[in-house]
Amino acid sequence: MKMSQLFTKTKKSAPADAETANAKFLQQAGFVYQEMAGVYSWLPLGLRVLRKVETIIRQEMNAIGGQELFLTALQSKENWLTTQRWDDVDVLFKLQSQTGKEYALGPTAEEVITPLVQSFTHSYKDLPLAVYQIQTKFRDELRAKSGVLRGREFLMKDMYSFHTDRQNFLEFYEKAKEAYLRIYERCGVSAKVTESSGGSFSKNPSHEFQIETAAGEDDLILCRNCTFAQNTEIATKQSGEPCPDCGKELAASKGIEVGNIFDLSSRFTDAFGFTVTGEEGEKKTIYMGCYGIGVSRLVGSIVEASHDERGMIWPKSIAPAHVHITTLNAKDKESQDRIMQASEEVQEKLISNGIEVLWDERSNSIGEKLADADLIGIPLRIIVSEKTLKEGSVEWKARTETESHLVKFEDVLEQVQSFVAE
RNA sequence: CGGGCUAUAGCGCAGUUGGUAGCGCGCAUCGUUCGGGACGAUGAGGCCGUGAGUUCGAGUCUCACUAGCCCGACCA
Repeated sequence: MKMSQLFTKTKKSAPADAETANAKFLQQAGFVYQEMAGVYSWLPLGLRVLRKVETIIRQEMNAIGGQELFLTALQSKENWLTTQRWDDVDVLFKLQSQTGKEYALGPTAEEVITPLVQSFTHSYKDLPLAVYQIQTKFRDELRAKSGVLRGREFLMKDMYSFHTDRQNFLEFYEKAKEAYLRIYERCGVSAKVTESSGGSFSKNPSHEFQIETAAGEDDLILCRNCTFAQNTEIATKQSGEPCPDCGKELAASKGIEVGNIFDLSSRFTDAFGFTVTGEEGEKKTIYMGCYGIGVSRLVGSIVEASHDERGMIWPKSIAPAHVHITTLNAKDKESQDRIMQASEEVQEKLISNGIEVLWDERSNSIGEKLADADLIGIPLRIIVSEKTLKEGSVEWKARTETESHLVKFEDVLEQVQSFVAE
């Protein structure tokens, strides 16, 4: 990908009203474009990140047996009346056709998936079943805020599981919890599991996945030494107390919820009269679990968790590219041609070996190009210039490092491959 | 939804006691530069958020509305 061909441009300054890091940098670097409060378009660089996160999520959902599908965002009012949520869910966007017929714009998909699965599932032998989708969701939030962290339209992965017995549900629930932790780890962030405030006083399990960040909305008591964390809404521990798991001192902090899993029991299957025939010919109640990840929110949270004053610092697994090649300008046309040619050779060698490259071959001034590389935050920056060419080398600097060093042309591919694989 | 702040060129902003629109960046053309957003010259670009009102005259004063951001409440 050549920088000169990228239709988006970085901006010298972030939007004046952006306060959180994700709002600032995602817009300044041209990863997203704000259409309205809480509504963002995803642009080429941002979309690459979003797609990589989606891929990781797909892999982990498939690994626990999830089947991917894609549901409608436009939902029938009738189904929402059936579950008695039409008037109760205040974030529900309602819209009207030209004939006055009313619809819901999906904030979640129980009303769609339950009757859908019902139409295919008649025997206990058809269960358990887990289906998921990655789809745009709509919520009429009274206050959208913090860039892509809380939007009115956002991308979400939602999975629903169906079981004829509780034990089987609980086992799947645990598998989903582990899959979630793998997803966050693979995305380069560490998430902590907390019990949800809603689930704590009932028997139904319910958990949230929190990334620690000042931009978060939830108050947490957590241990920075181990995985222990509690939402202060239901916390039994306080900051300063020893961690019940490891004994280290607990701290008060903020977190952003990047996922939740919960037990729906038979709340929705009952509403739709969804049962299956059991071994004895009896009607069996169906238990549901629901498992959500805000995909666009997760991307924003990763920016919150990983940036410095110059820009974003993408984890390798989800960066818009593996390598950012910056070709500097030379004194004369002849050396410029040589540098461009050398850069192109490096680029082609990397690309043909499956390495993703963003090549800044623009004639812009050095300072601008280096600032852009920092802002965009690709994990590895390679500079090709007259100086490095003289040494038969490129300059190598990881986004997380302050010092650079030279790497010989013939060693670049191998070193990039091991850098990416790390 | 309550409270606060804001709205002037693509972006960031200035605009005095009310007198008819400016700066920086970016953009276009040319030239000089080239290891941290370099410089010079020329040029294009405005319904001053929208609508009413006060006034001889409104970017400026008044009111209403709309939009964005922040705090709070809310977040099935």
